[in-house]
Amino acid sequence: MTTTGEARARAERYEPRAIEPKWQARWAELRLHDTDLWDTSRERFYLLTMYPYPSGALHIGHWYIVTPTDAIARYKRMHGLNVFLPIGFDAFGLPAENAAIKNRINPRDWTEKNMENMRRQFRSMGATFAWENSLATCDPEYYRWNQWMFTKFMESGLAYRSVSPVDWCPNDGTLAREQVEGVERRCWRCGAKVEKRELPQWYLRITNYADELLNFEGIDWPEPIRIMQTNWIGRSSGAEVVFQTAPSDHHAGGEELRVFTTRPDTLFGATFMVLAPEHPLVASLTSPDRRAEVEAYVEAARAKTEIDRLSAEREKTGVYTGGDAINPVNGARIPIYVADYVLMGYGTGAIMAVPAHDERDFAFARRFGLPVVNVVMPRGADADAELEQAFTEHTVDEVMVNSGRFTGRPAADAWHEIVAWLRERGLGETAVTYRLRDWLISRQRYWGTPIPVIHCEACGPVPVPEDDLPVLLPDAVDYQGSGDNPLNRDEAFLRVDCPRCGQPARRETDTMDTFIDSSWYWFRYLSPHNSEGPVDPTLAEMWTPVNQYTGGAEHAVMHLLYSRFFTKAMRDLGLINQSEPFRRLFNQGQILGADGERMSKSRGNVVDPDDLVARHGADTVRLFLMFMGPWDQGGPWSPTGIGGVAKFLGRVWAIATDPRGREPSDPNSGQLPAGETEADARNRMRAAAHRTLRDVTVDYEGFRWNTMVAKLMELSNVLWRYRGTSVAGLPEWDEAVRLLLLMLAPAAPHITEELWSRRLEAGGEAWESIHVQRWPSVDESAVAEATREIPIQVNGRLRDKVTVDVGISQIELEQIVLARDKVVAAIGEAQVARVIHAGGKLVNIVVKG
RNA sequence: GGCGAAGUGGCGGAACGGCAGACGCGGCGGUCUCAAACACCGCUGGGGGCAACCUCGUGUGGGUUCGAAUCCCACCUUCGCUACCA
Repeated sequence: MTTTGEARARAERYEPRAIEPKWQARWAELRLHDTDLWDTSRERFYLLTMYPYPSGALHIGHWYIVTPTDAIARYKRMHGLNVFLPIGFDAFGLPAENAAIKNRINPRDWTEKNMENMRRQFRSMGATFAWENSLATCDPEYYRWNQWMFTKFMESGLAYRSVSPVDWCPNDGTLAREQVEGVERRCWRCGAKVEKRELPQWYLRITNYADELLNFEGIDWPEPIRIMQTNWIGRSSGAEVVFQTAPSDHHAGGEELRVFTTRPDTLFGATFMVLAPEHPLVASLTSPDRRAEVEAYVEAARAKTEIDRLSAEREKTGVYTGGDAINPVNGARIPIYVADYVLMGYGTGAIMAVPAHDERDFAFARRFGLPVVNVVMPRGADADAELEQAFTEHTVDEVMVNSGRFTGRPAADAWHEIVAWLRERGLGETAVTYRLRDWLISRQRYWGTPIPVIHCEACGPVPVPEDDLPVLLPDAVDYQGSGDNPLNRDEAFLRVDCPRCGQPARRETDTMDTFIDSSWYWFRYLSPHNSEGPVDPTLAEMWTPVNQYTGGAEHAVMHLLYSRFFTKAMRDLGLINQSEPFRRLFNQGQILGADGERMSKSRGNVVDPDDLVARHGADTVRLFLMFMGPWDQGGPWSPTGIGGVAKFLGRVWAIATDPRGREPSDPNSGQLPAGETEADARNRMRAAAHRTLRDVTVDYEGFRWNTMVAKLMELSNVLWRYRGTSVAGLPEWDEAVRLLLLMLAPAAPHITEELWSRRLEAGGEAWESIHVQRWPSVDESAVAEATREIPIQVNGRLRDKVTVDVGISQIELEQIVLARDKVVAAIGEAQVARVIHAGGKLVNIVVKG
C-alpha cells in the first residue's frame, strides 16, 4: 500500500492560479468573445447586463450578476447561437465629481483609472465580454448623441423648460422624483434631507407615453416589476368637475375652479373645497381679514420640507381663505380652504372635499368642524346616520341619498349619470389622471452631458445646431473647493453667440441626469464609434430588442421605465422601429453584507472579490455564487461553504486526471460497491450522466444555478465512488467525464478548458476550446430504467416500498402490494376501500374501519 | 396605510399535489500524520428503541383532497417598494 505522501506526489492537484490566467490570455488572444455582428448565418442572441458605475472596484455583488450572465452566454454559444454580450461604464455621475473636489483631481482621470481596474477585474473572472464594443458614457463620442437626441426632442416638443418647485438636495442639486427616497424624503445618493425649490428646469414629456407604458404586451418581465411600474404610473380614471367661485365683498366670483375626482357620484356630498398652497387662485380668493393668516400658511408650506409636511401623524392643517365656491349640482355655497394635503402636482391642485366618503376629507372636516353629508349608503341604511369614519365602500349595493334627483339611484349607475348630467351643461367630463410626472433631467452639476442649449436674450432658449455638436464638457475645471457647478465660472464655455440672431448669448450650464445615458446605451454597443447617428439602423434591426437583460430590481421605476420611454421616443424620431427595449428581463437578488445590510464602503462590509479569487480561484468563486441559492433571491454574504465548492472542483480534477487513483485511507477504495457487478456500474454511470444532462439543461434554461451545481456534484459523487475501480476508464466512465466537463464549462470555464485540453492531448487530438463545443444531447435509452421503486402508502402514510418492472400492470402491482407483510400489518382489521395508483409513481391504499 | 415577495434541520437551501430535508456547510466519530492543516471514510431533523421499526415534524389556525411544504381562507412574522395621488 502506498502512503499518502507518495500518492500525493504522484497525482497533480488542482491549482487554479496555475491555469486561470493562462486561459484568460488565450481566449483574449483568440478573440473568442468578440462578436461578428454582421454574421447572418447563425441565430443571434443579444444578452445584456446592467453596466456598472466605475466606482473604483468591483464588489462581490457585481460578480453575482455577471457570473451567471456569462454562463448564459457560454451556454447559448454551445447551442450555436451568435451571442453578443457587451459591457461598458455608466461613467458620468456624482461620485467622480465628489472625489474630484475632495482630492483636487479631474473627474475624468479618476473615472479612467477606475475603469481600467474594473476591466482587469472583469477579465480575472473569465467573463466573455465583447470588449471591442465597449463604451463609456463620459466619452464625447457617446454623449454627443444624448445632446443630438435632446435637440430633436426639443424640436418635437418632447423636451421643454419650465419653472416649478423641484426636489432639491443641498449637496447634489435637483433630483428626479424617484431619486428622493423614503418617508424621510432623503437624497438617494448622499442621504441629505431634500427641500423644495422653484427653478427653471428641463423636462422630458414621459407623461405623453403614460398609457403606452402601461402596456406590457410582448415582453416577458417579472410580475413585480410590471406591478411597480403600473403603480408608479398610477393611472386613475374619474371626472373633472367645474366649480365656480362665489361672489363676495373681496372677490368678483364666477371664476372656474376645476377639480379632479374619482368619485363624481359623491358630488352632492361636497361640503367644502381645498386648494393646494401653490394654487394660482389662492391669492384672489383670500379675503382681506384672512390674508395674513393665509399668506403665512402658504409661506410655511413652501418652506417646509416634505418630511415636515408629512410628519406629525399626518395631522391635517389648513386655513379658510374667506372665499367660497358654488357646487354645480345643487348650488350650495361651500367654503374654500388652503391645505397642504392637497398637492399642486397632481390632478388640478384643487379638490372637492366629500368628508362622508373620503378619509382625508373626513379628518379635515372633524378638525375644522365642517359639515358631513352622506350621499352614498348601503341599501336600507339610515341616510342621515352620523358616521364614525368615512364610508368609502363602493361596491354594488350602495344607493344614493341626499342627492337631489339622483337620490335612490344605485351608486354604480349614478357615477355615470352625474357625469352625463355635468357634460350636458358643460360642467364636467370624464378624465384620466396619472401619478407619473414629467421627467426632470436638469442637474446643476459638472460631470454629465451638457444640455445643448444657448440662452439668448432676444430668442430665448435655442437648441445648439446639429453641426455644432457635441457641446464638449471642458476638461480643465476649477472647483475652488466648493460643490458649485464650475461651468458657471468658465467664461470660455459660457460665452457663445446665439445661433439664431448672432447676438452674444450664454450657454446652459445644467447637465443631464445620468439616467439619460443608460436609457439607450444598448443600441450604442452595436456601433459605439458610429459618427452618422446614435444607432446603426441595420444593426439595430438585426439585434434589438435585447433578448435577455439581467440586473437589479432596484431600477424598477427608474432605469427600466426610462429605457422603455426612450425606446418609444426614439421610435417616434424614426431612429428605430421597435417599442420595447428588453424582451426578457431577469432580476437577480442583491448580495448584502455579512451584517445583512446593503454593502457600502461607509459600513465597511464590502466583500472584495480579488481576495477570494486569490485564495480560491475564479472558478470556485463563480460556482460558489451560483450555488448559494436561487439567483433572484440574493441574501447576506457568508463565505462558509466555499470550501465545499472547492472540494467539488478538486474531485472533478482528480476524476478527470487520475481515474485510477485510490484513496489510501479508505479500505474500500478500488472496490465496486457491495453487490454491484461491473455491468451494473457501467449502466449506472451512463444513466447518471444522461439523467444529469437532461435535468441540468432544464436548470440552465431557467437560470436555476444552485440546483444545476448540485446535480453536477451528484454526478461527480457517482464517479468518485467508482474512481480507482475496474470500471474507471471504461467507455461509460469516459463518456460521463466528458459530459460532466461540457455541462460544467459555462459555469467554471477555466478548469474545464484545462481538463478538456488534456483529454484532447491524451487522445492525440488537435486542440479546440471546450467553449466552442456543441451542448451534448441526451441519450434517452440511457435514461430509461427497467425497474422502479414504488412507495406504498396506507391512508396517505408511507408504510413500505417495492421495486417492480416499469411496465407492470396496475392489477399485478396491486396484488404484489397487498401481499406485502408491512402492508398487511398496516391494514390490520380494516377494509380496503380503494387503491390509488398515482401515475405509476406511488400506490396509496385507502382503508376504512 | 397600500402593493409585492417570502417563512422548510444548527446554517445556505432541495422538493412546488405523491418517499420532506437533494446538494453543500457546520457538527460528531474514525483513517492518515510525531503533530497540526489538508485529504479520505462513516453518521447527522426532534423524541423513543439494542434493533427491524414506531412517532412527531415545512410560521399559526381552519379548509379542499385518497394524499398538502405545495392549492384555498384567516391570522402572525420578516424583507422589499410606496407613501395624504383626490
